[in-house]
Amino acid sequence: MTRGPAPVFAALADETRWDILTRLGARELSASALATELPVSRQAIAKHLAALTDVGLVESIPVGREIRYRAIGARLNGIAAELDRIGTEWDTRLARIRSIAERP
Amino acid sequence: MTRGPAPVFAALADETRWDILTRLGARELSASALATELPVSRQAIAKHLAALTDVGLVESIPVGREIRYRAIGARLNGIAAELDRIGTEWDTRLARIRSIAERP
DNA sequence: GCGGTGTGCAACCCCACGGTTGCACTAATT
DNA sequence: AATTAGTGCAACCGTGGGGTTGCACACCGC
Repeated sequence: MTRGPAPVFAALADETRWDILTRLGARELSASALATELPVSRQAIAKHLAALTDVGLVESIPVGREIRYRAIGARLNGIAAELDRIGTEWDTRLARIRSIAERP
Repeated sequence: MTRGPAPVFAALADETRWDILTRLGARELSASALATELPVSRQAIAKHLAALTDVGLVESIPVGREIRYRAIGARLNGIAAELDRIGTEWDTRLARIRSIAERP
């Protein structure tokens, strides 16, 4: 096990996707609305939104005939917690090894 | 600004790289040593190590004629803290909007 | 001196992926 | 009825990057 969270990071690894995310963190927006603010086509944005939705970083809300999207902060907090746990584990292990090495 | 941390995530986004990271979190290893444990060539691993070093997730320690690598937990903790901050910000903003909407 | 081991550099292959264009469909608006 | 905005699907293109092979070089042990 210890399955890597690589898929989520792949979703976060693209600059355009990150741009989309931060905007959706500020307010709900449709794909078309995002397209007017960003230098890429609406279809490209639609793909990004699908990718972000897949990993649970974004959710969609139907509003009339359009589809709004918003960023899910809790998801990001969950990832953060996991990373923090792992990072601490690494340094703890290292500290333990060091303390063993310094035994008289 | 609000420059995205995309580069770091790109480093974390690959399954092989994540595999390397977890092993280096457990103990120091050279590129050749990693190559014996992983199903890829030593050169491929060397590239990954360079990428990880670039974003500060790994550091190298010369040991005799070989070069050992170890994972840097503090770096990961830093990223975790940033993500946590952003995620909370998103949800806070959303909660504020909701409370405004519910005014009588 | 010589074989094994660890590293570095370069060229190359291939596929995933970000982006595009084009078209079809539907629902509001007038 | 005609128009317009919003979405979806499909095909296509180009580049980046993960992986490989091959060679050269340095160091250690015998």
